[in-house]
Amino acid sequence: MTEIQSLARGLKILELLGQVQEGVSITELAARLGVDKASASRLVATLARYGYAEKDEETRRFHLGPQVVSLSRSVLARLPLRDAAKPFLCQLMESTGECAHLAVPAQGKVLYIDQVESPATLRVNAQVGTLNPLHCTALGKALLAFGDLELPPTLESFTPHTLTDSGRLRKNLEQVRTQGYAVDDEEFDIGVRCIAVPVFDFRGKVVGSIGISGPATRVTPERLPELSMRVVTIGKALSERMSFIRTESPAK
Amino acid sequence: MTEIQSLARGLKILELLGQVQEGVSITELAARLGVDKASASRLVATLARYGYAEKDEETRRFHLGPQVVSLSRSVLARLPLRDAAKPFLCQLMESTGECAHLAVPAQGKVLYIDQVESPATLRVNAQVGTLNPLHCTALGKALLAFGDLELPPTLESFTPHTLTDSGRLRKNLEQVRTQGYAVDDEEFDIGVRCIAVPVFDFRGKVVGSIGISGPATRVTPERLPELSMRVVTIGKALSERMSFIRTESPAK
DNA sequence: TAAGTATATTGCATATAATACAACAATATT
DNA sequence: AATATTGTTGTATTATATGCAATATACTTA
Repeated sequence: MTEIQSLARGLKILELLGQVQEGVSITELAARLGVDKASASRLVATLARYGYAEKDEETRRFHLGPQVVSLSRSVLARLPLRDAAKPFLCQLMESTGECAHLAVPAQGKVLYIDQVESPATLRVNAQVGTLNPLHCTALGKALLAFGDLELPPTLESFTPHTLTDSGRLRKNLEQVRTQGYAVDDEEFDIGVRCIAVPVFDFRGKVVGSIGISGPATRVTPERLPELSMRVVTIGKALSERMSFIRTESPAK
Repeated sequence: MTEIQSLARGLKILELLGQVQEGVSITELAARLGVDKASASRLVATLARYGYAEKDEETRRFHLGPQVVSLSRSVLARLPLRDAAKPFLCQLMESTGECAHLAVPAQGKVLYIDQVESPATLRVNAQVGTLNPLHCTALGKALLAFGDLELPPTLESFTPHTLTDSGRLRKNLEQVRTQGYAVDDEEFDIGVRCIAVPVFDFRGKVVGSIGISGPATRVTPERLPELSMRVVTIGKALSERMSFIRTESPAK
């Protein structure tokens, strides 16, 4: 397969700029990509010309530009799931008191596309646009258990509770399927427990997942049955709602 | 200035994909860019490989991919203005009952970076990522009046109320400066009035604008003094707050 | 169902455009 | 102020992107 080199390099620069909040200098960019300073300079200048990158004149470093925010609006606006899920997200937050999140599979990860914050001072928040691993998040495991995604080849460890053995993960997913919901028991962030369920579209295909995240002190093992019941109920209602929305371009 | 052609073409494709919600076919893409189908195919394949585009197998058309949403999170997270403004946005919505918006200048336009929705059934909403013209929006005119932006060369007309004459716009901006707030009197959308004020950073530089939008039936000329007073007060408080945040990379 | 049409992908030769190197310019640092 | 570091511009070379043609795939119509 043919890949346009200079375009690919530009996209890699965008990814880099996204990772480094403080901005990246031309020389760093060149080093990371393994290209000459001159090339890096011209590539990033092109990105800047179209608004995808921005030069901070103070530090002479480059950031991501506002154009990507504008583009992201287009992506989110296209997802029928997002509009349909909003009221269910609010319900979920209100009935559990924890932050509610909506996610879709993207790039072998789980992408958060909407969120309703809890009013609690101690709360677990994830901004729209967050890209987390599949194997150690409740939203991700709900997708894995009920969708047709393939397991990630390597299971990176984030906490002592992360399932890094594919056998054990597979067993856990089996359990998710039987009980109908997925739990992240401090597998990604210490002190955070999450519960999530899959969302199906009109053809019964998994198009996303919905769930809650809270501090482990509030989302205790004792409360899991009660909380998961609420998540399951609202998740079912959302899937029910989605079954009436039929589109030729599924929110895959 | 040297521009990397194939990268620029890729970025133009992204812009196109963002504009056409239904997706774009290879041939359309090729025609729009003035390149061969083969090139268009390879360019968009590269975009897809990195998650910036997505092929809808049903319609064989391409959409924007989820990667841009992930990138946008990085952009928004970097803006100190956004975090600082959140409580003020909520206040604004609560004290006026209308949707409150926060914006920054971007690409010669005004980019909405945050929003708090009003609970009213009839409300004026603008999603994060929306990119509107400067000359016919309250948020835009607040930026123009107090910032160092240059006037757009052409003043496109959207409604009969749009100021399309640069002389009259200049006069209007003068008025904005004296009264301290900008009004969009159905200049962009018929039936919608907005009020906005600039936000200054610690060095007194305009870094954004904040305001409300509501149906013209509720935001009546009679209520303008009262509403604008509220916007001005909260805007001043936000600028006050911003004066304590000093950063080498201003949210320009 | 089959033939035809439109659309997308792949192979390949050519020429353009991206690249690296070097020189220069602009900042930052000491 | 002098030096070191970083970014930009000019230019020759070669790699790479491109267009054309051919093939493959999907969609339409008879």
